[in-house]
Amino acid sequence: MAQLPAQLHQIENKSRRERIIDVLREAIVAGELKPGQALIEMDLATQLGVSRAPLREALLVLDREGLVETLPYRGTIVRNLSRTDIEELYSFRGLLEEFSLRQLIARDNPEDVAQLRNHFDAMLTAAQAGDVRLLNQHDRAFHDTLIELSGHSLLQASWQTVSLRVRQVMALRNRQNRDLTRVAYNHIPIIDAIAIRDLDKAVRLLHEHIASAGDLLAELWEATPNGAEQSS
Amino acid sequence: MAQLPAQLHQIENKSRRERIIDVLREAIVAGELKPGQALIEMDLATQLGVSRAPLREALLVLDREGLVETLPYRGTIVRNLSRTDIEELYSFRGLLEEFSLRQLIARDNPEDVAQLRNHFDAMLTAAQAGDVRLLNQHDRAFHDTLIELSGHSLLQASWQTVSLRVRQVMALRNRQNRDLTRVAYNHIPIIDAIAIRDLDKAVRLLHEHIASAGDLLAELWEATPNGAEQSS
DNA sequence: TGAATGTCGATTGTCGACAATCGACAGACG
DNA sequence: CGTCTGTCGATTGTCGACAATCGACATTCA
Repeated sequence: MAQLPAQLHQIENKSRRERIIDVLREAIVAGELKPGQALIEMDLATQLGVSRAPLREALLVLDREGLVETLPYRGTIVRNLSRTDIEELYSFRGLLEEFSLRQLIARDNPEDVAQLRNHFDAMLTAAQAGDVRLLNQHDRAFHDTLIELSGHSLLQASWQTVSLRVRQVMALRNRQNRDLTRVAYNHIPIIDAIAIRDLDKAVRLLHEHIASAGDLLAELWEATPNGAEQSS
Repeated sequence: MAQLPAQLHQIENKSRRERIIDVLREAIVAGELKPGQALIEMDLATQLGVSRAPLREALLVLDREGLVETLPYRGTIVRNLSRTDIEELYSFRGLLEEFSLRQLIARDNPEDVAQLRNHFDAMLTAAQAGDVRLLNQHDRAFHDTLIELSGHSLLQASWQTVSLRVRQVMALRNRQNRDLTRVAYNHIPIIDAIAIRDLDKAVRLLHEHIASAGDLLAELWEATPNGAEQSS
């Protein structure tokens, strides 16, 4: 097989269903489609330029991921988020990250720590530049990496769903505008604890990190009705 | 609204899709459909007397649950189980049960312990009667209850999937024929530890309980090729 | 008047037919 | 003879049309 002179990109090869999933999921977790919003199959199909078959399959997947809710013969809506949902989301998230953390420390691979530190550096740079979007992106990357480094595929699959819903919560309650560099620096002690293999400390710090965000969001949720337009 | 004289049962009201899911899922976790087995949409549709639309949606759900594997334009097969899969399955299972256990002990509700003990009694009766099937059923009920008592819906959803796949592994490696009453009695120390709220002990016992089963299965898996017919 | 029942529009659930894509094999070309 | 290319059957992916079911409203009858 002769090598081609220039490296070409792989062309987009996903099925229609997968692309629909991506589009809708992104719209939901970005908060563009708000909780309670009705998702009418024919309307969506027309708007996206596809038929109902792949669209229905996409909605089914999102339903199983917990992003939408379907009542038989009634319709599909973007799932409403209760305070309990958020609390469960964050407690479960903590569980998954702690598990990964334990595996990581047990493996004791310096490469792991380096990778986490890279994401921290990127966060810090973004924070100093005042780029919230980029900061959040690297924040996600940090936690995603933590999970990926476990090498546990079942854990990763579970994380995927949880992580998306966390993104959604943050998007709907955006801009609590804390000091950006402080957010970034929050991650240092965790990395350090991993580096010196202090399991208990790392676990404790991680849970504090997660819980503080979760509690804050849950309280905010209570304060204002919810993220939906409440179009009743 | 006048009360009817006799209590009538709710009639089966599931969509075709849901019933297909139930049938296929049960066949897979019971080991009737073996790993590697090809699932051809038209054949299944004909056999079940439905069209491909709801069947495809059912396969999609099973795919996301990790029970089958679909390659675009190639087909769907019952997912193969590697040794790694089994190890992940059991470690993840341990994680979920430990989490539930912690919540349970934190709540400290005597009713919880009573419920677990009921399942244990049923297990013991089944064991003494030599009814393996019934024993396994109540064993599952015990662990299902443990999860349910947490009242954590996200945990329950996650458990659902894991639990099914564990059932599948056991079905494919059935009859290791250990002493039945001993299996049942295994659960007593755990219940006792919960009753006296000894968290560490309960967690340790639970993990031993789960890990011993998981390791045993993983080893057996290695010994014999795998559960599939290897029809190559 | 008001509770039970019939009707209607909207939306989802299901179906059969057609299009797209795959791996395997046959054939052309050097 | 080996490699690449074109064709073929099988299977999945997508489509438009029809059937089933829902809540809301209108209607009936005491």
